[in-house]
Amino acid sequence: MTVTESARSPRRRTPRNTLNPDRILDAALALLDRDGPEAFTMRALATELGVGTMAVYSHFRNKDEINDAVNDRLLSEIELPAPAGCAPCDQIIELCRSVYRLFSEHPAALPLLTSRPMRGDEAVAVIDRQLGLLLAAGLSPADAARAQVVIMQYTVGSALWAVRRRQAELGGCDEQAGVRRQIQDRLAEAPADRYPSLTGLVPELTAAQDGGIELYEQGLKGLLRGLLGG
Amino acid sequence: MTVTESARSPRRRTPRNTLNPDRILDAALALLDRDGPEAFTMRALATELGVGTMAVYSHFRNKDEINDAVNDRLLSEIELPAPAGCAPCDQIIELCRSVYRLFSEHPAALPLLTSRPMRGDEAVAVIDRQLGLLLAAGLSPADAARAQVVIMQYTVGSALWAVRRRQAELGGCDEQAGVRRQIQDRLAEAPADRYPSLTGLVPELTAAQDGGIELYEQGLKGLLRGLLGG
DNA sequence: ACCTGAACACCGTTCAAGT
DNA sequence: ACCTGAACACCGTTCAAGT
Repeated sequence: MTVTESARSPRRRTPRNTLNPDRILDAALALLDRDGPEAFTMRALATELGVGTMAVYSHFRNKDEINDAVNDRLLSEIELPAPAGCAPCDQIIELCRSVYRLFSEHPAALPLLTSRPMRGDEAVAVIDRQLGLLLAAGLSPADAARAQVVIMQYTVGSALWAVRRRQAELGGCDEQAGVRRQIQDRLAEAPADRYPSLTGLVPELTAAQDGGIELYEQGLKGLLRGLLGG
Repeated sequence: MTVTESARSPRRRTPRNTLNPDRILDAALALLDRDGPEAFTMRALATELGVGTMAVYSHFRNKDEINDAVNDRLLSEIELPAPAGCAPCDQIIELCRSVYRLFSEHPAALPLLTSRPMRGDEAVAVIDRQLGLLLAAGLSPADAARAQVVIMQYTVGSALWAVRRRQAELGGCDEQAGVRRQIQDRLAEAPADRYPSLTGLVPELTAAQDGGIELYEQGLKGLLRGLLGG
C-alpha cells in the first residue's frame, strides 16, 4: 500500500482517539457563531472539545491554520448557481447575494476577511464562477478581472458594515443596549449650521444604514449597470 | 472660541507635567504607522512616550478611547473640498479619493474601521459633505442617504483590500517575502477543468488586484453612473 | 501517535501607593 | 492631580513528559 505523504504538514492520519480536524473545525465554527470572534480562543476551543488546551496542536500547527480551515469550510457552503440558467447578470447578482449572506450571517468570516486574502480552493471556485459570468455578460478579460475585484471589494465592505452594526447593537453590557439609537441621537443633535445637509436627513440616513441585503443588492445593481452598460 | 466643556469625561485640564492627550495621540499615531496595528500596545505606547505603562490611563479611560481619538484625528486630516467648485459628481469623486487615500495610507485607520462605526465629529462632517453633494447632484433625500452608505461601504471595502494586500506583501519573516507571487502561483496552478474561466486570466486578475486607487476610482465612477444616471 | 500540565512571554487593566 | 510598580486575569505557544 502506497503511503500518501501529507504535504509538508506535521499532522498524520488516523487520529485514532477522540480528536480529529473535522471535529475541531465543527467546534471552532460553533464557538465563533455562538460567542463571537473575540471569544474564539485556543483555550475555549479546547474546553468546547472537552480536551486539554494543547491537544488541538496535534492537528493544526497554530491558530492561523485553524482560521484558514474555517475560512475554507465556510466558503464551501456557498452554493454555486447552475452554469446555464437565466441571464448572466442575474446569476452574478444571485451569486453575490450568497457571498454577502455568508459573510454577513457568519461573524466567523469577519476576522478571516480582515486578515489574509483569499486562501483555499473554495474561494478560487467562487472567483472563477464570477469571472465566467462577467465574461458571459460581454466584458473583455481585463474588464472582467477588474469588475470581479471591484464587486468583491463592495461585497466585503457591505458585509463588514452589516456585521459591525449588528455587533454594536448588542455587546453593550455596561453601556445601554441601544447603541444604534445612541448614534441616531448623535446625528440628531449635530448643529444645523455645521452640518447643513445632514440635518433633517437623519431618518433617511439611519434607514439606509440598516438597509442590509436589500441595500446591498440595490448598490450592486447600480454597480453592474455602471460596469456593464458603460 | 466658546469654552467647550469636556463631556462627562474623567480627565481634567492642565496636565501640568510631561504628558497630555495630544502627545499621547501623536505617539499612538507614530507607533501605528511605523510598526503596524498589532504593535500598538499600551506598554509599547508608554515606552514610546518614555513613561510608565499606567501613565496613559490618567488621560484616557482605556485603549478603546485612544482608538476613537486616533480615529477622529485621522478623519480631521481629510481636506473637505470647497463647497462650490466643479460639478457635484467630480467633487464627490475628489472627496471619496481623499477618504480612500487616508484609509489606505494609514494602516492605523484599519482597526477602527473594522471595529466601531463612525464616531467623532470629523466623520460626521465628511458624511454631511457627501450628502450635500449627492443632493446637489439631483438625488432625493432617501436616495442620497442610500447612495452615501453604499459609497462608503465600497470605499471601506476597497481600502481594506489595499491595506490587506500591502500587509501580506511584507510581514513574511519566516515565509518568503513574495506572498503576492505565491498567490499568483496558486492561481496559475489551478487546474483548468475545475476553474475554466480563471485559467488564462491570471495576469489580468493579479493586475486588477493591484489596481489601487486607480481601480477604486474606476469602480466609483461606475457606481456613481449606476446610482445617479439610473 | 496523540494528548497533558507546567511554564514562558505577552496582553489590558485594577489597585494601592507614591509625589 | 498626575504618575508608578506590583499584581491579576487573560492570551498563544514551547517544551518535557506521559500513554
